[in-house]
Amino acid sequence: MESGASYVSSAADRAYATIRASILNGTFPPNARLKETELVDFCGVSRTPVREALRRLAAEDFVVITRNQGAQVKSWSHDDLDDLFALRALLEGHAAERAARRTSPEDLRRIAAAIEEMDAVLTSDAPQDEKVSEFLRLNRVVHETVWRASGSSRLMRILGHLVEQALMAHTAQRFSLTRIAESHHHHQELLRALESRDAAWAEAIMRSHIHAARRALEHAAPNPQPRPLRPRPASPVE
Amino acid sequence: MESGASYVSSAADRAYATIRASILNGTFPPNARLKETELVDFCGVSRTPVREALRRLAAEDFVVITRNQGAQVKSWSHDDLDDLFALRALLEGHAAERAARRTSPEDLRRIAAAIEEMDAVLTSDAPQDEKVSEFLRLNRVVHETVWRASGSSRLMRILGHLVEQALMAHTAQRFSLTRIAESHHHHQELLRALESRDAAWAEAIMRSHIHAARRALEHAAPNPQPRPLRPRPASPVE
DNA sequence: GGCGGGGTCATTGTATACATTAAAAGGTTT
DNA sequence: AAACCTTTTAATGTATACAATGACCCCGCC
Repeated sequence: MESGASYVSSAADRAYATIRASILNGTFPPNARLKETELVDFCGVSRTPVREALRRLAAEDFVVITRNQGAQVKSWSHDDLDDLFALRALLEGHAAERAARRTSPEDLRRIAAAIEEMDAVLTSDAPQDEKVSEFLRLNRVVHETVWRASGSSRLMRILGHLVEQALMAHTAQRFSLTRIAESHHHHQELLRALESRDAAWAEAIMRSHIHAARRALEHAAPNPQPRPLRPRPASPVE
Repeated sequence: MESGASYVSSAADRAYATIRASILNGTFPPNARLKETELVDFCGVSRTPVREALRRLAAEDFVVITRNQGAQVKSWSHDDLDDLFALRALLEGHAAERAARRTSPEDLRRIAAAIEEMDAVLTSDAPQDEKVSEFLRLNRVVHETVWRASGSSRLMRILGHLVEQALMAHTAQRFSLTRIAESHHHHQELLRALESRDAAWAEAIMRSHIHAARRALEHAAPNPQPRPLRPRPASPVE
């Protein structure tokens, strides 16, 4: 027999993916306590890989671990978001600036293709949710291509982390179509800047792109109040 | 009794600190294989905390973990170093630029005090090793104060990581006194820039400071050749 | 009635035993 | 003799049992 139950990925990876996805889709809201024993059932693996997954998530700022008290889903304040997007603007701008000097024709083609696909998606008559998620996927392609073109693997990694955090801060990703249209225009302008090898232009438009994204979150992000670490001691006796 | 064997820190923390220090002081050279069972004896704790320590070190780029093959001390190529210091220059410059607008009188005093201490250390007749390590400590104080003054906790964390990596890349920290003197002058100039709230000046001098540090490593960093993952199968049977 | 002390519990931290992987060794075949 | 398959074995990945911490709760005391 060819494979059957040959494993697809380690238990730790599965636990990591499961928990991470549940945080992103809101199953585990900000400040939710993540108990290891509960996650054991939830993920279907033993505590060892669950713990490993939690440590990874902590390293990536998805959860906060306090010694002897376990993990909580990280919550984001307004200041955190400002901080996050300010750094993103700086670094994505820098990446675009570097990319403008060295983007390969192949990468330019890839970006152009992604933008054309976005056009197709936006003018299609698919349900809005589908349009949004497809747009987000293509958006990621564009950005990652720019990061790679910047030629700095470390910059790429850091930007990956920052974007993950930004994604988490969304929690419920409600995107307006006008917001997406704005974003789309930025991408088109970015492509022109890269094609003309105009580093300053590329950097500037990318920074605008990120700042606009921050501003769009403004309305959507209520400042969650910090909750106590142990919310309730199980249900009271009767 | 007051404390006796009350624990100072968890086993995982101790393992982390032990391994990390051994990497920094050269006991575990680049590309060295770190076997969990050996580290159990070396650190005096069981495999569980050793594994946790290794994962942490991997997240901080001190080691590289390959699935089912364990951990290796990370080795740094010239390109890695260029990448690292380019990012450091950008981010430390940015931090200095932001700090210039908001450094508190207290922080300015702290930086000034550290610089005066450096003066004292450099003109003392202590052994050179001692002078160097004391200078490095004060150097860290100056930089961390600037980071904190930048007002971005995330920036502070990332810079912390980058500096750790730079430290590791040194391996054997051989610093010439002329290099230190140059560094000292940069610090003095940085202080003046901050005191006069000149953001552009602060950013520029900080960038110079970092680039100079990269250049100083130029001579000291031989490009280590990657070694196979399993070096030797224990000693051959006679 | 509020406040402090001690016991109990849930939960995390650590150790260890077992399962699984993949590299190395050794023998067989062409 | 070289290449392939099988066996061995050393290492990591996972599960589970045990230890230790810290929070909650109840009771006694002020």
